[in-house]
Amino acid sequence: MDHGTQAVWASDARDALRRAGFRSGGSRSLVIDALASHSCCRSAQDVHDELRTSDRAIGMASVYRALEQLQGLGLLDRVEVGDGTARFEPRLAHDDHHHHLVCTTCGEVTPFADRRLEEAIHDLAERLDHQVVSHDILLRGTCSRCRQEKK
Amino acid sequence: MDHGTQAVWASDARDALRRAGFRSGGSRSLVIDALASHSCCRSAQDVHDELRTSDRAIGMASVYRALEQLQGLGLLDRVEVGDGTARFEPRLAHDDHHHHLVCTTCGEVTPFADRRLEEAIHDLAERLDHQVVSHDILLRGTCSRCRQEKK
DNA sequence: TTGTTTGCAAACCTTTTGCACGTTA
DNA sequence: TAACGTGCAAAAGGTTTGCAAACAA
Repeated sequence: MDHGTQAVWASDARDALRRAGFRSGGSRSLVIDALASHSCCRSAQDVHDELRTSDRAIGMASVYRALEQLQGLGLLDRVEVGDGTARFEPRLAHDDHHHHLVCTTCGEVTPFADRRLEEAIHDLAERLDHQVVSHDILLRGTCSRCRQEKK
Repeated sequence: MDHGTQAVWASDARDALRRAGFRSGGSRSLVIDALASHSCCRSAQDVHDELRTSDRAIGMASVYRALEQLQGLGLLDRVEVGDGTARFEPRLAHDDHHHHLVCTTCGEVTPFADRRLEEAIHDLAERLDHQVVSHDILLRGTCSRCRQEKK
């Protein structure tokens, strides 16, 4: 998940919005940039904070509205780790798809990828009556740093 | 996940609470019964509603406090499907472990189990620096009923 | 008696919405 | 200019907390 990939996502996102009939608003564009500048999920508050210190601050409502629209177009994945706040990240191509490890001690969220897990889910989805379109996997436990500190 | 299994969970939960030094309060006990009487996850509101119509109604705060305590003792799993409300279900033995399918149309939550998926997660966890203690898997899509109706 | 549990109401926090104003096509 | 985008403030959930009364040990 390099910078190039994220930059492509940002430009794809803008194209998709245009095609969907959205006008090019400055706030929404800043939200896209903020999301594209990170490799893992960010909360609405994270995005807002990041932009608050930039040239142009935007309203919290605009952040939420942009996130909602991007999600509606399938450009964002919503990630919930159980702390009561939703996080969002660019939905990238299959190869860059990842899931999350959450440290139950410090709360840190770390991405991981595993091909075998993806295959198991893919095969399982074929056998279900549901028409599965996406999946989330969350592993909970103690991260290596917190494990060290406990010792 | 039969009634017997759930009954065992309820009694185990009461034992664990006693061992942890909690007194046997009537409200908490009712929350345990309410959770044990269902095979899949329930929200705090669900539990509260269920008890409201019973002999003894309890406060919402008591429901949340009981859920928090049971969670802290590892007796409950918290399930979040992305609709803004947390759900809870008994944490059962490995054999009865399941995950959730969420219908993106009607919101219905359905449990499923898959051994291969569990094996993939187990093996993956061994290779990570994190000490993984639990995992959630959520599949999203259209349930069979909603698929029929769309046609 | 002493500390725990409970219910109510108020507080909190995240997210959504109403509305007036600015901006885009 | 007509519709869309934005910011602010208020509203709307779900969840947590303060407190005084009821209760268990």
